[in-house]
Amino acid sequence: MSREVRVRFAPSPTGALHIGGVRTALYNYLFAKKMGGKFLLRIEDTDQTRFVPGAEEYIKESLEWLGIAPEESPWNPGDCGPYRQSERKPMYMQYALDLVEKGHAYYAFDTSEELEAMRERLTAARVVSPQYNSITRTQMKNSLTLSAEEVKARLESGDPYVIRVKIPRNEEVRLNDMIRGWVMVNTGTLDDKVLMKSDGMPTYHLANIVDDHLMGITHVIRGEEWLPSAPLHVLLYKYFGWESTMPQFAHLPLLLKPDGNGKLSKRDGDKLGFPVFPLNWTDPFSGEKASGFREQGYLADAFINFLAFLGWNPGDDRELFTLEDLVEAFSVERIGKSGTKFDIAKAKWYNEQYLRSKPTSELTGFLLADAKAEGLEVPADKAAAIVDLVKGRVTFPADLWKESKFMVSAPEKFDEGVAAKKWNADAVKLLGAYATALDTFEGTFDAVSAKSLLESTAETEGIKLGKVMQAVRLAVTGMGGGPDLMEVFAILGKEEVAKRIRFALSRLTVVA
RNA sequence: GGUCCGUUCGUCUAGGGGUUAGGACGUAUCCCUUUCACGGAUAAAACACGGGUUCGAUUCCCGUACGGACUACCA
Repeated sequence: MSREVRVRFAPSPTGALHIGGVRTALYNYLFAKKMGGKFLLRIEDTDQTRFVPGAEEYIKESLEWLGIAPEESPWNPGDCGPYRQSERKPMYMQYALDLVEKGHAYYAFDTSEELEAMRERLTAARVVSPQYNSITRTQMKNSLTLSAEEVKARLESGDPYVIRVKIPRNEEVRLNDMIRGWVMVNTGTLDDKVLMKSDGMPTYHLANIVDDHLMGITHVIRGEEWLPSAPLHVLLYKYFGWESTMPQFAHLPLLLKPDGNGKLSKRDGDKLGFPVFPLNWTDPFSGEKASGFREQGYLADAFINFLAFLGWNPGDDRELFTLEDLVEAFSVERIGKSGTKFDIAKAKWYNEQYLRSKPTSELTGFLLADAKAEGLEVPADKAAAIVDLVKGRVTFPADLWKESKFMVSAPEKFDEGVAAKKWNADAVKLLGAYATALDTFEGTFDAVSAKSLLESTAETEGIKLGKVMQAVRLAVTGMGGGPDLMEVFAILGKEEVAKRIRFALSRLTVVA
């Protein structure tokens, strides 16, 4: 029997979705598509105290930007709704009660003070890890220690309570992780986790099992931080009697900070010199802003490609993969086991690759928009010529304009360092002659003719071009470096070049 | 501390009982270019350590070290 593959991405709407979450979503998406299955999204908002307005919309927009939108989600429900756990609230209690009836869970009435006191007592007694477990529960207030009458009375009087799972004292739990292989844990190290909170909401542990079961999830692909609680999840599947349809687990290696010191977290914001979020985000409570990859100028396909390679590789030397290519090549077996340090230099390289491979027509829009923001209009054909000339030297779309603004708006100042070094009598002489030659030039003014005219002018003036090229560049562009000068001349046109030369001649003086 | 997971160039990684341990990013140098960049070429750069097993281990096993995750009525 083989079921249709169904995987889910299950984020909490507690703020901006961070990049590790985005990668988890991507791997889920790739796996689903590769297997011809479905990718769905479930909002895990069982902790109402951590709800952040706007977070859900942020998640939606992020996935849509990247082209990995889920096929079923709160905003596009399938047959397994609702897709928000808060809206599924009425469903969970019956499952918790089922476990209580089967003897795999119990009511607990301990207050947080009592729990704290218990931990302190255990710590004082030098118990290595103070936890609510098969031993300590015998000294706490729960339906295992209290009489049936008292439990009933407390329940009826509305005493706050939680439902805890009853973890056996000494049992081996095995789980076959798709990435890590067999993992074995003794239940003696597990604690009686809370399943139902006193506010009537389930915890993650209960909710994710119930929901994954009800939603027909076949594979759980999530971060490695969940590995320690995976044995508990396996136990719950067993207690519910859902072993035969228990999903397969794949625990992804974590995304680490560049220095390898701990996992990349939301709190890292822009402090590391790069964004940790896909999109810009403003915290609705503090007003604190964090930048996103999209707004920094990363292209969605470049970002996807980069992210996919953080922990996965196709097994050959190929580096550039479209989303479709990734789907084709993806396999869980090729996901690495060890944590991955985040390297922004590689992300930039990917962005450059994608930017260069884009047709000019797709790029001119960026240039036009940036120019317009400064109140400058650029004719379409000129914009295209400019993009062709500079796209090989940019990392971000915004660099297109930064690299070419001088072609639209004539320089008013000249780089002083270059002027001091390269502005000399020969240059002045040549430039003057070239401007004059330009006035009477007939024919097509392109890079080739601009160059041969410059060369012939230099020859008649008896000047070596190599010695004055920097000065020529300075006069026309105001800078000492940039794209091929003769191409720039062609874009500018002979009148503009002559005009700029004369302006430079009027401003720059030769210092002996 | 305990439990679990991990460890190949600085980084992402391929590989796998016998290899000159391969690629990419980054770095350096050279070529191209009358600049810078692009592009091309080259170089430096790694199997954490100690024991086994074996004719032979970077690869398999066990320890050690180091790193990480988890250890809430958070997910």
